[in-house]
Amino acid sequence: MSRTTIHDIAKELNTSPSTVSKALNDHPSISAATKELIKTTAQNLNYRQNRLASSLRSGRTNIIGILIPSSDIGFFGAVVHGIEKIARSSGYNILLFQSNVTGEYEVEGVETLLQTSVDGIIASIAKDTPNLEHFIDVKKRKVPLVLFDRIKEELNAPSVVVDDYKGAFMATEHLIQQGYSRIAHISGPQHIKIFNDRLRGYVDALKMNNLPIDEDLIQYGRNSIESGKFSAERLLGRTKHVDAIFAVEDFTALGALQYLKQIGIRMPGQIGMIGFGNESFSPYVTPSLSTIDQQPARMGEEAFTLFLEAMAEKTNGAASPELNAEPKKIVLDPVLVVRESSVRTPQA
Amino acid sequence: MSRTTIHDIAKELNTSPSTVSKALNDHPSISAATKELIKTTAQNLNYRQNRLASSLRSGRTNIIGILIPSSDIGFFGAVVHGIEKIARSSGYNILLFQSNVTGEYEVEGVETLLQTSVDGIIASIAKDTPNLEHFIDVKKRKVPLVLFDRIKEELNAPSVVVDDYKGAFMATEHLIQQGYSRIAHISGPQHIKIFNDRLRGYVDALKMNNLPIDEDLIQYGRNSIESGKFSAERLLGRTKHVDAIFAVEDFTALGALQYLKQIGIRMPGQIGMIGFGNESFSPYVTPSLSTIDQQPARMGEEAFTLFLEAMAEKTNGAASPELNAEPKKIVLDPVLVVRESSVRTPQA
DNA sequence: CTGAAAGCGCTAACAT
DNA sequence: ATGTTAGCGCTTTCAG
Repeated sequence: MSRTTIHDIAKELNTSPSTVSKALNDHPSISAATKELIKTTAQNLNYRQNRLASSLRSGRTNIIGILIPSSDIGFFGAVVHGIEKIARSSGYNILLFQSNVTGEYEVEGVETLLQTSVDGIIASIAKDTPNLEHFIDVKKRKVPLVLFDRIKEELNAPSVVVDDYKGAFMATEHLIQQGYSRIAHISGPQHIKIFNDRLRGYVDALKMNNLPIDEDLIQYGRNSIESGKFSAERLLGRTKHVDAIFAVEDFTALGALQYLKQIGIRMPGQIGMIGFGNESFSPYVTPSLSTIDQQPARMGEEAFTLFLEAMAEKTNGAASPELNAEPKKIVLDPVLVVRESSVRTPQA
Repeated sequence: MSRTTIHDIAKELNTSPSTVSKALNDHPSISAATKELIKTTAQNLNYRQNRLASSLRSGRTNIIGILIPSSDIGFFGAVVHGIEKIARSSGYNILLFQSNVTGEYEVEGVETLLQTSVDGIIASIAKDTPNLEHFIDVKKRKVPLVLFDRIKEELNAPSVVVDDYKGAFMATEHLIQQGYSRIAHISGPQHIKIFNDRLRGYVDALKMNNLPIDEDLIQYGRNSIESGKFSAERLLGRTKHVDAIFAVEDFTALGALQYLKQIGIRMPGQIGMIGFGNESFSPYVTPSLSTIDQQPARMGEEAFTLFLEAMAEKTNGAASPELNAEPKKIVLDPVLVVRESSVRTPQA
């Protein structure tokens, strides 16, 4: 009553387990007739491969480990979706570990994935990762490692990120094209790279379009709804009039939007608004929020593709010629999502 | 340069692999001193257990398979979050498979999970599952199966669901307590059980509070934003006035809300509104939407707990006395989330 | 309390 | 084209 094995099939057909194994794996040295026979017999006996045994012997599990802060965050759910979808079509499965559920579990996560002999790891590094020993260990063990979103250059691993600078540039330029000219920016803490990148994108878009940079139009918030409200209030409190706001994140934009509505300002008529991140609520607020999409599913797919490449390299020339080449870094183009909050001119 | 094994440790200490294995697993027949010695040596040699080998031998992987439509849907992301979090604390990991990415992959998913020898499967059944052969196969193989959200009674598997009837009852009663009395309901297709349950909850709450049931106040929509708009329009088009709406889903509520705003109706002043599902956008629309929360994370935790119980039963009395007992079904209490859209009276 | 021996189910050299 | 053999690293009776 226990699982049928290749031995059972071999016995049934008076052949050997190894022949059965080869036939089932489409090994070239087995005749078509035999393959056919073995495969149908396997089917009849309800055979199902034991992947554990196969993996133990072959050294490959066809499982990749995913390490993300939490699957409860929309962005990561979408990335996982992207990874799993494409991974499956290449015969890989996903072992999921959340690094930031209660406290910090990243080290434990890497340990677990390594114990399970995953063929590779795709990770977004937790905010407060103290040191990177555990990831260095992954590289030492020659397990392909790919990073996305929150990456660490020091790890020298292939990675996928979105171009924050470009996204901010696009957002700002979109506002300019809509005819806004006194465009404010609500930024975030500058020690965080993405916020600084977005600020630079904003500044450069203004410059490029011959608009002045006015420090009074730049607020440094803490990217939250509350901070958005507060920053908008401060912006409007100044004498100089503001006719559009580019917020560093959708939550910040939402806070600003709520404040403006509260004090009776029409959007996009009096003030235009655009956010960043394309959060799940953004289409549904009033007015619906224009924003920059970060392509999470695409990010997952690209990350998996990088893993496959790393895998191929490992299999082929281990002693590759360009050993110290820079790791591949894929920078995704963000996508402008135009909704009500920023469209001043009638759509053509 | 390859991984250290228990043989390496045994050699180092002039003892046997079996002793090392037992020591590492805290087997009672090993002296404390030996355990200590072996464990520190393992640490020094950077030993990491090979879970494949362990699993192959012991028959347990400590991995459970999760089968969900898509991790890109907020609800399922949250459930997975709940499962992974608690599973990990019991030493289990999660192998994730999405059944509804492009087309129908449920059968393939079950197959894959079974090949990997997962210790159990937690699944939310896909909408268009044609037959249940693959799940019956799971039960035949004595692999514990737990269902959540979308379940099938025929499968006779332990399950977790939320009490839709009660949630609808709570939502309706909340509106009544707020002083609304002409309460409409926008429902969904009645052949889907949850929508029918919610309709019943609505009806019973009215009855219980001695309010008349008026068929004119019940709309049967197709639960989408568009349908919500359309249904609201039809409701208001009738002569009898409506002073509150309970919508079968947050998306439906959103559509209705957008329509009411458009024609200049104040909420919650003129009309109160409540939805169902607590979608991620609900706190951020204007007015913020009152709703019923389905406790997805909790659902995940309960599902895992059921798996553990099934596991225990399997280990202990296989020939249990009450073999044909009904499978355990956990019905979670929904949670009323009160926001702006339904609060007529000033909060105490 | 410790060790010897067998084997989980599969794959991959190496023969034939 | 097929079969033989060995062994992946671990756990687990069973002897001592």
